[in-house]
Amino acid sequence: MNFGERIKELRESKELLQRQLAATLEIDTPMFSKIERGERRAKREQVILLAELLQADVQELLTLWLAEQIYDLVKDEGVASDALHVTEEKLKYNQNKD
Amino acid sequence: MNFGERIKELRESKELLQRQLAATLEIDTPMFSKIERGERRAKREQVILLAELLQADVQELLTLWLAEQIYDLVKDEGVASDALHVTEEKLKYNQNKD
DNA sequence: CTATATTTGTCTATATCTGACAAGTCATAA
DNA sequence: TTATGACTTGTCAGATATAGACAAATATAG
Repeated sequence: MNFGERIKELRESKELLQRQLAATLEIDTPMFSKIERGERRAKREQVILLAELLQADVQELLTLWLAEQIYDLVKDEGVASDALHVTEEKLKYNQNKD
Repeated sequence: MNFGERIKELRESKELLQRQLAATLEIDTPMFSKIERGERRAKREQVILLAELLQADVQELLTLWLAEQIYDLVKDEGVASDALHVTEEKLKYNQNKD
């Protein structure tokens, strides 16, 4: 499940139009369309807003949104999976610090 | 172990100067210094070159280099770890495709 | 002190993104 | 068919981010 797909799903389940959500995000409809189709990336702030508007779980949306960015970064790398694991270790290590 | 630290380690074990490696990468010494200290990010192409120059494992260096980028992307997000897992699933799924 | 290696700070050219706009498709209704 | 509303596509300008150069500062060694 991609971020955009999920947004579309939630939007349709609430029977809202792109136009309406776009207005609240203060972008135009074409831009919103691109976000839903994954052609453009939403800003973090827009994800938060969307979660409110769609009464969805912010964490879930942020996770999908972040995962998509990571995926774009690693998708063409043979070492993608290794890098993910190294990152996870680094995260654990730095969380225990301070 | 960070990418830059590893480069420095390898460089010193070979008793090479920043100036020498920088010259081959066609950047100046300050730039190289920044890469070693993680203040600036090396380009993918430069990582490949460095692996050759330092007779190091390209995969290892690419992994550290990529992991650092992922880390920068997720480090401030509460959902970081979740996003990493989602990405891994996405990777597996898309590898089986085609 | 002198010389060499490295680091710090700042500036610019370039590349990359965001969003707007115009025009297009598609579906449905009259 | 024509009209209308929802969405998509293509392109461009402005904003933002980034790589790299340069000058100057700070080690470190002799």
